[in-house]
Amino acid sequence: MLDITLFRDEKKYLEILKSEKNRFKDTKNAEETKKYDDLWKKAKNDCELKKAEKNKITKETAEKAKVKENIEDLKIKSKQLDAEIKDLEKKQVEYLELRDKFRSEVGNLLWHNTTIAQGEENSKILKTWGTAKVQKKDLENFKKLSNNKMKFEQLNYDPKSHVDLGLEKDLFDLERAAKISGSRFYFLKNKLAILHLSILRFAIDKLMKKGFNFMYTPFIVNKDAIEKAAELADFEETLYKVGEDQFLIATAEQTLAAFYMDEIIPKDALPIRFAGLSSCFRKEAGSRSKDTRGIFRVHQFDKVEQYVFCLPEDSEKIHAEMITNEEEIIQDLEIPYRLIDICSGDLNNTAAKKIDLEAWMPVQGTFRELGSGSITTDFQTRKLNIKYEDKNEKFVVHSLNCTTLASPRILTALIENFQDEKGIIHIPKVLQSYTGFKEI
RNA sequence: GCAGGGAUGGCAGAGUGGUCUAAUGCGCUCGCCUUGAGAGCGAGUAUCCGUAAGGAUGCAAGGGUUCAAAUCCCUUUUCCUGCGCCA
Repeated sequence: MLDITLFRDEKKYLEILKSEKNRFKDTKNAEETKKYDDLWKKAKNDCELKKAEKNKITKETAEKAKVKENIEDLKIKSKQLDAEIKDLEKKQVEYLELRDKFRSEVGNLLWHNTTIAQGEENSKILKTWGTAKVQKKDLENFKKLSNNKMKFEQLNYDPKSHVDLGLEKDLFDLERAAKISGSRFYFLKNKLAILHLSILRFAIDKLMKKGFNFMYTPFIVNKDAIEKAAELADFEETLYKVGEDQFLIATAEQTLAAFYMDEIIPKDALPIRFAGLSSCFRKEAGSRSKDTRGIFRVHQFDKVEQYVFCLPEDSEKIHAEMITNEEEIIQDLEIPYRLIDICSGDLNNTAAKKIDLEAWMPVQGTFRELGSGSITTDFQTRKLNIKYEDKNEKFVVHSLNCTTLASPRILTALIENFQDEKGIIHIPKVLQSYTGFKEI
């Protein structure tokens, strides 16, 4: 949520409108925010005048009561004021709610170097890494998707989809998962399940070496926290509700973001780096027909997430650092990928800037998202009321989030990239000490 | 799950209907003093609206009683202690 004072400053208000236009959104939310803020201030002022009057009468009453004078007239006057105050208060609350409803739908101010464009195909390819294994039929598409700059080798055999190979090798059971849980659930079996655990542990070790604090977070959050840590759209499309006022987390970002809710962090404690591991639960309501087969898009998965609280001036630097961490780990796993600078029209409201890491998938013949890292400035932390103190003044902390890796999604990338002609899946070297085997 | 006791500013902690405009201490900020540091002294240090003057709010959250609530009542959340249950 944006700072309300930005809407009150004419110059900054114009920046908000511009940012919204650059996101290809209607500026209505910003305009209504300003309108209701003005109305709220007016109602608040009126209400406070009445309250001041009432407070005066209360004091007068106290003095008269002390010397046993008659206070009946004052009581009546006081009651009258109460009714007026109640009325104005109702109005005030109403305007404030409307103001913040609209305000919460205004997107974060775009970062200075976010690409202004609309549509996935207009997001900039920042970088490619690795040597992609490409089927002949996908060559043309591959070149386009990698800016013609990425190394590749043409496959001289037909790789099997992760679903076919996985079923063939008894690495997961999807039918029985569907029977007892529903579609998009899975049992991971045998060596693939070990690989799943190994990858997570590998990523955690790597981040801990870089000074991250490892956090194994709760999977359920209360309404208060999730409302501040998630976006409005998530409640419809992503979040599972459990019980009256509790939700399953869709990412550890949500628990980590809310960790310091309503707290003041000492300035010299920043930056605070968290590596969070949690299961993630997503309804995937907005993607009914996408990736229905296999374990690529599922309702439940495990993820290692980087989450950092920092000073405003450090956001850009730390964002780069987090993306590098993610890259290093994917490089260690030897998965070829590209980095995408997500364009303004495709950004979620919280992100001022977002960089996606997409792996090359030899069977699907395209790049698929493995994770993303966002600069969110003070957008999340303002709602969560997380501040730091500097010279007796309090300021909102900035925060950033970045995937490190998510499994089983990353398993599909490994299966597609590391199967040989005979259908043997080779385990990346760095993982072998974790798995205890070299191939599946 | 049961019983009992708590929740007050950055922290500790006083305050059991009007004099709470929330004491006091610590911490922090600024100033004075000092060669410097410290000590000492003085001022400041919850939130919102307002250029300001000022006003309003605030004692876990929400509701209620009252002319008047940190203080009394109800509901909820949460922490502690003991008992019970449980991997």
